Amino acid sequence: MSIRERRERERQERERLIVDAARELAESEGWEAVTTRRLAERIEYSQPVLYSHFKGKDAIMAAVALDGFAELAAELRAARASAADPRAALAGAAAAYARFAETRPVVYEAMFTSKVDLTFASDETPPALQEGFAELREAVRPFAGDDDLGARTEVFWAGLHGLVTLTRGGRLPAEGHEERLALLIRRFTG
Amino acid sequence: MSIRERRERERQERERLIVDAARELAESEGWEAVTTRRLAERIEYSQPVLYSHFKGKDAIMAAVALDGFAELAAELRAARASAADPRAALAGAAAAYARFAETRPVVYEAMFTSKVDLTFASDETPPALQEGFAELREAVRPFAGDDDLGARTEVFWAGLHGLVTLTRGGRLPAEGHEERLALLIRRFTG
DNA sequence: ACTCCTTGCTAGCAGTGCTAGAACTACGAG
DNA sequence: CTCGTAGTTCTAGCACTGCTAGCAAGGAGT
Repeated sequence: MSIRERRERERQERERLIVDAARELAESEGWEAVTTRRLAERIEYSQPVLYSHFKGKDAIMAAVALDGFAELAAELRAARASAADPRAALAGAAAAYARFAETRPVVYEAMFTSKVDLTFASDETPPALQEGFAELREAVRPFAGDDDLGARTEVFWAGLHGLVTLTRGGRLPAEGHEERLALLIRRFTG
Repeated sequence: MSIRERRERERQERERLIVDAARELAESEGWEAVTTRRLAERIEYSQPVLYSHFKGKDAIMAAVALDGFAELAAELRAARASAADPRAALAGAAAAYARFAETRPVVYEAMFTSKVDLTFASDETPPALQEGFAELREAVRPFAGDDDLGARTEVFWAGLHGLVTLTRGGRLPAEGHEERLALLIRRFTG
């Protein structure tokens, strides 16, 4: 029995290796540089082993995204926890969100802009993703007013998402980013 | 001389043909189905002629995006013009923007989410794009308060963009879309 | 020690964006 | 009316993509 366990453990280690390699490659050269061949070469296996772990390239991207959700949730939690008052908590969470998108753009891309089949806002939604949204919701709660809390959080999130993606894509100039963030927060704390 | 003119005219007609075919193909099967081979087959020419008109596939997508900017600007203008008061003007413009994104999702994708080398917010920015932003700016103006008008417009735009892209990508449920839009407008007219 | 079955490999398919160079067409000069 | 030339369009092909069929090797269980 124990050899089966060792096998399974080694298999999981290799899966980690694949996901980490994909992320590193994407971070240094972008997702379009992440090909099955280059990935296989990096982990020192042949391409077909990738398909014994994941259904395809999309599934590998989804795995990277899943890691990202956990990281983002943790950082939102930390930002909110270290804030003195509700206003600072919302601003801190927003800043943490923006910082995540700026420092790990390719991970953010896999999480929120690529066509990856991860179910959102349903029972099968990954826990890490639900946690992240919950953090945002708690930050918004003190300012929800008469609005439905979920809807208000979604709109705030959409604002953040819009700002970071438009800026990243060159649709908004890099200068003024901080000002725009502050303006968004003001709209939701007023 | 006139034969040269005829040649040039035919050339432009063929260019229109290419852009329209690309758009139709994308609208019916998505951008990933728009390959140079299928495009060439549709216009009944061989692939290389595409490259005598455009630098590459990205440039064809950019041409489709450019058409989209003109259409969006026109629709924003119409929506704003037919509104009774500033509040209705902003709501109308937002609704028109959302409707555009919903009815022409692939065009919207080429315009705002794909990595296309169109310069934004600069002197070389296409006029149609500047016009569209100007429409949004005029709709926002009555509610700008103490904020910088440009920044406030950008943040409002980011909110719209976030809502439509997250909804389109399945990150936000389709139900509640109208409610979220209304909530965003309320945040910017308050 | 001998099967058997898992595991990872080599080789290949169908498709991608893009391009070099041939071939054909239509023009203008003699 | 003929012929060289200029310009245009095509055929064929390159290097790459994601993905898979089928073979070879090696450890596991009897």
